[in-house]
Amino acid sequence: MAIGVEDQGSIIVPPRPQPERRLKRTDDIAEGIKDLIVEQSLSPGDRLPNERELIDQFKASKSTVREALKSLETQGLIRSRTGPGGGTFVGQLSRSRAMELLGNYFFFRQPSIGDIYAVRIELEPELAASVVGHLTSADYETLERTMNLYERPPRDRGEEYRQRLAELDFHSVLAELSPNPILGFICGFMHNLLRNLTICRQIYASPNPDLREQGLHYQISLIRALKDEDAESARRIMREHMEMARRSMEQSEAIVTRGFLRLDRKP
Amino acid sequence: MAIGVEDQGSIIVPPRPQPERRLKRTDDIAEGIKDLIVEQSLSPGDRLPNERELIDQFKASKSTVREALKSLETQGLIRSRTGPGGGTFVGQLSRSRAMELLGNYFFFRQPSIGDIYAVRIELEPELAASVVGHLTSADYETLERTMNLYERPPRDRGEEYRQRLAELDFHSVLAELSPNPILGFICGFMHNLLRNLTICRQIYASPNPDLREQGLHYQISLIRALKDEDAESARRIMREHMEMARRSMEQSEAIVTRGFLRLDRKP
DNA sequence: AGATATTTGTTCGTATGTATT
DNA sequence: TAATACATACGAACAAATATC
Repeated sequence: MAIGVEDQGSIIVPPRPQPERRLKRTDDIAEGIKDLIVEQSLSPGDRLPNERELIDQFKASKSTVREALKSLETQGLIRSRTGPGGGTFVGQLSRSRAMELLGNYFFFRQPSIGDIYAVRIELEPELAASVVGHLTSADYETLERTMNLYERPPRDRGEEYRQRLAELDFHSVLAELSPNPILGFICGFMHNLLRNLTICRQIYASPNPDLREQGLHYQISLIRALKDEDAESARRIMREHMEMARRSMEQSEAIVTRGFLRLDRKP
Repeated sequence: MAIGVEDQGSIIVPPRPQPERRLKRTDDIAEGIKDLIVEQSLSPGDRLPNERELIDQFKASKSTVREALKSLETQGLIRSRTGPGGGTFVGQLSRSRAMELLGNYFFFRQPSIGDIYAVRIELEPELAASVVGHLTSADYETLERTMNLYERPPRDRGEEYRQRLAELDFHSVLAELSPNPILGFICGFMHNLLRNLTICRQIYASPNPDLREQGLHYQISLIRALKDEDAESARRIMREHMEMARRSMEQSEAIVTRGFLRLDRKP
């Protein structure tokens, strides 16, 4: 590993060359249980030894084993059920949970509008192209039902805010339908950032009447292209949509920021 | 939230509309501690109440509180130290740990070479452009030192494999230097996938003499463009590099797969 | 260097909750 | 309803780590 590159581990292949640092007993046991899963190539739903057996196997106390299990549960690698026939089972980290965990990484490193749109401009067009030929009539219905939520001008600020979120939902629906799980996940995560970042909430709360109408126009064209199975048009439309959205968001960002600067200045 | 869109939570803004599902006591306490962090807007390094105080505050047993803390520690939100002056402190989820957690999501959903390169082709060129004007001479040294590892033809299979990983390291170094944290993180994660996925390991283990020489050529041109602060050239060079790499990887994928079973290949 | 105080980490035994039969 | 098999919760005692004097 080159100097300057952080060491990176993953359950995909456990990084066996242990560093000097001594693991706590709990983490040691969590690693051990992960190894059980990998070595026995267990699949989601498969059963792990129960608490009693783990206690005996790892020669640790109940609490310590439970802390290890808790850690694995937090990572989405296992889940447990009480009662007879219950126990701990191999789990699959859900999409929403994965986004939640990743969200923590950006909590103290709040990215800018520009950072987010640099990614969206490149990936959303590919996402749109990727779903061509993969949509059922039920999928189109879901997309159109989402669009219904913002086809009329908003009556008040509250509705305008909800409409912006619904517009994000439109993109999220598309993201979940992509046959490329990475593309779908990343785009979905970008939407989450837009929903949750403070600066975005401020922007969405400020009025911008053109945005809705233009967004609606792009999305109607997009659906037509998707129904025609015209990947190239879908890509082009989404690219234009994103470029428009970026300009608009960055303008609003400037206004919102300026507004706050003014507020900060107390005479 | 539109129908069909999974509910998504995040510490960025705690999703207060609690679902029906009853939380376990442990998770309840973990949520409570997260709320403490958010409400008091604590920053990394700030101190949390110690175990005794948490036990009293939440009226739970020591083990239960400790499980809650373990969960938060697993998420990178806190870290603890023993001894006087020790305690639990707000933490920042590290980059490598975030990648590890996200890696779990793709463990049972192994993406294909095509999935990964669909993202890389779009983002790596932007990454290259983004670092223009941000590199110090120390950064160039790091990049060139990494390239040294594969400037000669490999003497054996083992060395060839290590050279491929070093080539990935080159890109990872670049990813860490990007001023766009999202772009940098996503690209770095793609490199992780390439390092760890079974199919990629098989591909890297099979010989492909052209790949190294062409990769080297692109990276030398890239460094020149970066030194000239020529973002457009950097973008173009990286794009060509990625297109070449995709072709090469997909060819190797076909060969490796054919060598095993002709399993479920996508059309 | 050694004693000591502080705080997390681990152990153990017991009791309670929950879902199946 | 009762018996069961399992996770979940409790709390006191003890161990280990790490600062300070």
